[in-house]
Amino acid sequence: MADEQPTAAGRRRGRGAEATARAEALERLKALRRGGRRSGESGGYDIKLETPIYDTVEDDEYDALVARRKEEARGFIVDDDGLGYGDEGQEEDWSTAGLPSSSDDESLDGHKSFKRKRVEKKEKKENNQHVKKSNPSLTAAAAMMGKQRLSAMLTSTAMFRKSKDDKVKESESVVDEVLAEFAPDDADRERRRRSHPVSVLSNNKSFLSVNSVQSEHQLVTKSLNSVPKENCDLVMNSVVNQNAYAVVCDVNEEKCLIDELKDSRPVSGVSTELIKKDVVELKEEVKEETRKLNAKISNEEKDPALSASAGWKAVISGNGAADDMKNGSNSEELSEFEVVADGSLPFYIVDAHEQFSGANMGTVYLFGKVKAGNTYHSCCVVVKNMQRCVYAIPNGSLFQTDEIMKLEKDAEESCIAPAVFRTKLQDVASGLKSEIAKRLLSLNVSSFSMSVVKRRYAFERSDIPIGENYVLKLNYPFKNPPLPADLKGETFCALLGTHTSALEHFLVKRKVKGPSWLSVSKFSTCPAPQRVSWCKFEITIDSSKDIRVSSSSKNVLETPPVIVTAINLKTIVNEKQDVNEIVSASVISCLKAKIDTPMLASEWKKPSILSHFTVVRKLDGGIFPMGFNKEATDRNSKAGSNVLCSESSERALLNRLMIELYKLDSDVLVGHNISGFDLDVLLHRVQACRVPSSMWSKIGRLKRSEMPKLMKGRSTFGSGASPGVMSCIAGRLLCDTYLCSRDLLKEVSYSLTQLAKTQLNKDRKEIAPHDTPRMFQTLESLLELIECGETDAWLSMELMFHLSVLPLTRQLTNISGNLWGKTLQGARAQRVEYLLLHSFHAKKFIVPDKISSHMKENKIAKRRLSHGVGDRKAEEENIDDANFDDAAPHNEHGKGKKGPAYAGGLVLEPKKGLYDKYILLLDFNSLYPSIIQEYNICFTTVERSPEGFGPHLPSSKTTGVLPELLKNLVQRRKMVKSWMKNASGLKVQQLDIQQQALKLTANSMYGCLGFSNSRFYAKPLAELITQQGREILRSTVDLVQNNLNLEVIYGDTDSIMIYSGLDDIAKAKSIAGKAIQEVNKKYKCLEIDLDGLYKRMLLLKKKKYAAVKVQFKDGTTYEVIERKGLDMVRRDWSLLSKDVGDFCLSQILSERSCEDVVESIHNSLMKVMS
DNA sequence: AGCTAGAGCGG
DNA sequence: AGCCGCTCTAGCT
Ligand SMILES: Nc1ccn([C@H]2C[C@H](O)[C@@H](COP(=O)(O)OP(=O)(O)OP(=O)(O)O)O2)c(=O)n1
Ligand SMILES: [Mg+2]
Ligand SMILES: [Mg+2]
Repeated sequence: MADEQPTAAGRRRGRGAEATARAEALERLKALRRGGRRSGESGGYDIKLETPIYDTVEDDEYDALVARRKEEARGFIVDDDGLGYGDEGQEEDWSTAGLPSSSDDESLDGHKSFKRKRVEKKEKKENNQHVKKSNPSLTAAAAMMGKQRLSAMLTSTAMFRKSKDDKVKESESVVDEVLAEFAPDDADRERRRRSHPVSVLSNNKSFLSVNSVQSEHQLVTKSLNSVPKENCDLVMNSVVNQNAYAVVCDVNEEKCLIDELKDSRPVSGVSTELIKKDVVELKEEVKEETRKLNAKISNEEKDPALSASAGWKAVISGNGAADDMKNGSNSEELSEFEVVADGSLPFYIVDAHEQFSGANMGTVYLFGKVKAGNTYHSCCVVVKNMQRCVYAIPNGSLFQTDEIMKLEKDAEESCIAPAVFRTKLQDVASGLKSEIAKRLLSLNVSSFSMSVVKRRYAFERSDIPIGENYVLKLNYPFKNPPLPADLKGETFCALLGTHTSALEHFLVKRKVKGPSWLSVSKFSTCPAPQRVSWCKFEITIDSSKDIRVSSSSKNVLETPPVIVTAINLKTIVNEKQDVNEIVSASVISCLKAKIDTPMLASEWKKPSILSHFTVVRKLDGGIFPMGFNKEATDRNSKAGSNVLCSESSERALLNRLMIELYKLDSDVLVGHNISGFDLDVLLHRVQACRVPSSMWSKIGRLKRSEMPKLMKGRSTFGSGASPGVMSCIAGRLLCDTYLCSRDLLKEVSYSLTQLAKTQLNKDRKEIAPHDTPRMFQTLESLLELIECGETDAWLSMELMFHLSVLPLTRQLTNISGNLWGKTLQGARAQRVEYLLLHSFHAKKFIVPDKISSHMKENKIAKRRLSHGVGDRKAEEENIDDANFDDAAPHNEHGKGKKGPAYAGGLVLEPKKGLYDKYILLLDFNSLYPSIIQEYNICFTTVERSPEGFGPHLPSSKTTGVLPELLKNLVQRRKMVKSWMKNASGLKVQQLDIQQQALKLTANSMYGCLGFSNSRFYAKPLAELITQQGREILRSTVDLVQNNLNLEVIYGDTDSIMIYSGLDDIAKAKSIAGKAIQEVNKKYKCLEIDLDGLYKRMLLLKKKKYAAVKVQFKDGTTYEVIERKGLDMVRRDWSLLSKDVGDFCLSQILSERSCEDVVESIHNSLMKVMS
């Protein structure tokens, strides 16, 4: 259709249709209006039958109307040749119409031709539908939206809808061609949006910075001074590489550095040699370059980017130098951290790691901050000798004898000494103990301890008694292998906690709930050669008991700031091996990032706490453009530190980068899609270039000798780094602003360019990946590339601060008590898991075991076995697993997404139409979390019948663990929401994000009850909650309709929409107030609230509507259009179709007359089309 | 023309 | 690797 503009004839014909169509549109728009509708006309909901109500547009009526206009329809839009296109016989004609010559196309470019046909075929199909269902000359927009057909215009754009795999099916060229004919700008935008959603490249800012007056030489000597003497190899590593770098920077300083080097002990073998070789190469190169530079020294350099540079460059440059802060203040006094009076060390834990294999199995490493002088430094705490904790559940009635019961009672009433009772207990358990001991000895476990303790159990395993019972607690070292999880014996029926990880056990047992101050006692410092970490300090403790959470009462330690480093890599593609190679790496650091509270831009954009650095290398077989080395030396001397390094090989670049990262000692690495791209590339290149482990492991804080399997995890699953990659950066947190933005924002695209524009109001210049090699041709373009990398790093960091990612995730982590790094990865299930683990542990419950991979294999094996022997049992289990799919979702083939396992929320059939009187939206606050509290739903209170029949409400009066937790969360959220009312600007956005995060956490607690892989899986509880939810909605609708005589037009899960029929906002409000009061009377915790007051509303379908919301802020009222579920809010529709849809909506929802609306929409669409 | 599985929303 | 409900489209037979 796009090939020709409508001819004069076409237009004439079109106008004829236009007039009639417009009249009809008006008619239909009027019909949609609800203003004249008699209240109560359609009666109330018959909830039980859920009769659909179509009181406006009936489908057949609609089609009849359209059919009458079919004749007129023909002429409009594209059909200049006078071809009809509802007719099969003419299909071929149409599909090739407009092509210059179909046969030519075939012969020239068969592929393209095919694609082209596809596009047009689709177009035709859409147009057919259009003709059939909608009016070709632009039916009233309301009706069009109702039908999800936005007119021919929109229909045409519909073909640009993305396909499932996020790729565009049609060939780019054809699509672009077609698009370009509509609106060049939009076409361009759309293409960009599609092509590389996350591709990271570009900027238009330049770099120029003056930092400290410290020379490289000074830096090296300082680092020598500051590092304890014993730490020889560490020093060596640093020195050798710094040397390599220093040579590049300043040939004259070479001698000093080599002298320094001589005094140090040489590092072993290959790596040193290789590095030295690099040094020599570099030296030669530098000399050569220097000669060249001297020759043409007079060339006045004008920084072309200076004028173009916005914002950040100015921030970073300046006199206050970051290095002053870091190194200058205390090269001497920093040698010791500060210990409090009792000899314990205050330690702020940030991250932790556990080694699963090798000799250190079961050792836990804590990473965090200690105070030394005026600043904080990194510290690693090595926790040795972690002890397993396994509970053996005794068989039957071992402790259930009358004698025990009596003694227990006596002890409680102080008739006998408690010791007597305890002795008796241990005696009774002797049989059990010896059996366990025997098992342990067979595993070569030599040291262990056992004791009888009272614990509770409330979870799903039917072989373990519910309630409080005596069990045998067993401790033995993690160094020893675990007992089999399914082990049973004569005296015990089950073991729990056999495969609990050391780290989990540590966090739960020591009650460490997220980043917080700990107190470490009885620690020993360890000699440098034996250090396992790259931290400034490292201490070792022999027992986890030497760590406790600092009591909050006595000390008011401030939360330490962290060092955040943004990284951006620029890569080229090695065609031969089809891999990415790194050509440049940019790094920007903020040395004092607050994590306890959001930071304003003015707080962190200070030169005194920022530093930056870029290292770039030559392309293979190429050289740097003329003048580049001079530019680098100039910049470095101007900055007084190294801000631009050139290296001759990728390996040298990687070495350089690692050294820099080590020197920065970052707590957090940040980057846009860093977990999906930069980090992965970095580690693969490290491997390919054979960078020594003493180097690459500095990417993390744990020294490592072997690279883990990088591709082991599921990188294809979605996003995020694989477990192997994550273990490499142990000790540092990873903040991927791409993933964060996706979680925290609703955007059409999450590319750095788009986010920079919408969130930071900045323009980012992109450099296409395939253009990167070309950037090395001239000095200007190379500097541009460097600038691009640095700006990208900067934008990513800015985004992180803008979204307050660190304070937010830290708070969520403190609530749940998991690892911070996991929260940053968005692991909601794990957060819920840890929240429950901590709570249940505190209440002396034995928690369910995690289903490990080992266990899974076991289960599969068992299933096979039972299938072979007698499949009765296995089948029963399967049926029990999924008994919800009655018929429709035929999904039993094991893999893929499962159908729903139980019923969820109730959705009422909407009374469709366009409303122009006030509509009230009432919504329960935190419905499911409130239900859990209202009915005291908990693992401990709900009795689960063995045969999954619908569970009933608990009668227990003691508040369960789950309701208590949710009460906490809901309260917190309520507080945050209340703060929102008095905040403004950025603060509102941040508080809203926080509020939403708390809501999601609470709702995820419910979600995890129904999550079959959850450790706390309890489908009956989840089912009970949704069942109550449905009942509550039903009874609320009933009350509002029958008792209050209001008309409910829609409802979803926990909300109802009420048509007030009023024009007076005050009256509408008072009605709402009354209804709210009436509903809330019925419940203790449950609380319904006014969630929205709408002036006009277009209600189209379930979960699809748009409305004018009246909002109040700072004493003034204003209106916004709210759109839910409509196509235009979806990411998979083109911008053009969104814009047009938006305009139509704004017209329909405006106060204008029907005639005006139709006219206006019509005109605008005509304009868009031409 | 029917059907099914996803994607992507809303809750 | 939170849950379910509801369009709506692509892709298949
Ligand atoms: N991501 C979500 C959103 C909602 N729900 C469920 C639980 C909610 O309680 C219920 C209602 O959804 P709402 O959007 O109304 O959320 P809440 O009622 O929990 O909070 P609010 O106070 O914002 O209404 O739907 C859910 O399980 N997961
Ligand atoms: Mg709600
Ligand atoms: Mg709701």
